[in-house]
Amino acid sequence: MKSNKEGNHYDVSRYRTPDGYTSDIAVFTITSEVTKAYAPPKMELKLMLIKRAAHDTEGNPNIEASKWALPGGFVTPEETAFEAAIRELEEETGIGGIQLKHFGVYDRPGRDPRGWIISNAHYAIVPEQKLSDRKASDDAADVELFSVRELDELPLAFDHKQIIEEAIAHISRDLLQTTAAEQFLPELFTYSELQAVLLTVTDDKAIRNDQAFARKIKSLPFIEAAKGQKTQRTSKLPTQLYRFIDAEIKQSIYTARH
Amino acid sequence: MKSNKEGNHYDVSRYRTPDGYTSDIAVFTITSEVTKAYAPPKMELKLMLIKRAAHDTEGNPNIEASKWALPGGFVTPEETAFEAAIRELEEETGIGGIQLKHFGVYDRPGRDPRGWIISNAHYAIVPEQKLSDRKASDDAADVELFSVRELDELPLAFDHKQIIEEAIAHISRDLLQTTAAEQFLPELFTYSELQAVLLTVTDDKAIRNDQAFARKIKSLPFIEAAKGQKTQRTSKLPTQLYRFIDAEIKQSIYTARH
DNA sequence: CTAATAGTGTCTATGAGACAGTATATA
DNA sequence: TATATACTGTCTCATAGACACTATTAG
Repeated sequence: MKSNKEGNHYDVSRYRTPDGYTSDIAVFTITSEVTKAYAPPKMELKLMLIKRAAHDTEGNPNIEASKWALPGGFVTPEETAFEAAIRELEEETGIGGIQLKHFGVYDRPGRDPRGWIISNAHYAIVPEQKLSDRKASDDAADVELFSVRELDELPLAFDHKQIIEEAIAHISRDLLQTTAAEQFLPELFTYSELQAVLLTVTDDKAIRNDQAFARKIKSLPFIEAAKGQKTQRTSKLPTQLYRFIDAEIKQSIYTARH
Repeated sequence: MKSNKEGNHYDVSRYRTPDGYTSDIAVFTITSEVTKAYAPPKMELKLMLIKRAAHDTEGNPNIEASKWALPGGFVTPEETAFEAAIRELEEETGIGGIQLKHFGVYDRPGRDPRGWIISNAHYAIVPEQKLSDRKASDDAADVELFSVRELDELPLAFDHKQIIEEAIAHISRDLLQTTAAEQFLPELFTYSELQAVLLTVTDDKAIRNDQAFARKIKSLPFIEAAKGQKTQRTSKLPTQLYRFIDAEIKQSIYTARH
């Protein structure tokens, strides 16, 4: 897609071209299990996977049959891979209005036995409710949520094991270093709900400690208390609600505490 | 690259495929201008660009002729886009052994008038010496280093303006949030040399302040003083040298100071 | 000597971290 | 009343940030 120093004109037809261009989406949700009344929820980070059919519609054995895979599909020339990911997420799960983030390209030769197929990987953060709605409206035998801790033993198609590992690394980092946790929470949330989200990807002492975290949340520049707004959904004691606000976060490892 | 819930078998040939798959590389260097003896260098972040020839080898007018472009080229089916970037960087500039980082995919329809061409963008951090060696050994009329501040007025080919903007954003972030600055420095460096590198992408008060930064560097967990090793290259007073060491950096916006 | 860079001494304010204690509502 | 969660009081210690000061060497 360029000239080089010698000024050659590249004729596109002279080059071998890929056999396919796809988007895959790692759809994450945090399940919020209410263990009892007036208590913070137990939260767990889960990933949605689809089970590949044993046979295709003509009855022939399917490739990578019966393995679990990320949802996704082919990109058309009229759209970007990112747009295709949004479209496919909606087609396959009925979920719209979701934040997606591109995090990688997978193009290792041989990664797909059907040819030279390049995949763009994205992750999405979906509120649990949207996923369970969809699952209920479906036969859904082949769509399942897996805890990120139980993915190791699962048979995964293609190179999706690697893609998933890197998706988890990216979402963990984003949850801690950006305000992505916002996507998993209602607009107004308590300190213990935010804490539960963060604890799905870290065991940091300062986040685990209730008192420390309850104090800290008040001084974070990107979170503000919702004045006079309280809830009893996490405790008998009416609890302060907070919301995310827009605030530039600029940190550097050279100025932070260590 | 998947089955969907209905179990369709995708026949690759049923889909339109891209017309090309390329890698582009934003080659950054920090020029270190020694203004006078016994003083820290003036440093500036620069980007290497190549001027597209007016005509191709057969004498036909070249596409996007005479504009400036990132080095790069087509990916072959035997390699990943990342490997292609390394190969092309070496072919076009003779530079090897360089750290590359993939930072984006550019696949907007119409971005390249020659067809549906997908580009993977990478950035590289190259010590100034390696670049100037190469430039001297070449006629090099069409290879130039531009300060990132003067790129706005430059005529750039394709969507390289956007790619370059995003490359600068990525490298700025990486310099401040990872130990990428290591790539721009000799193995042993003074606090003022590290400071000069960081100041090419930030104006943070705590980094700009000499005393503050000289104190801070001693407590950074990923930098250690090289015992007894001093230099006079930045001042008449022999100055302590430091080196980067491997240390895990785990920060979160919820635990840092603000 | 001067000039320039590289530090150190010291004070203040802030906040992290730990621990104990208090507050409020439900059952 | 007991219990669980949400908070506050208070202490100690580390360090960021500011300012003044000292140290070393070439020329």
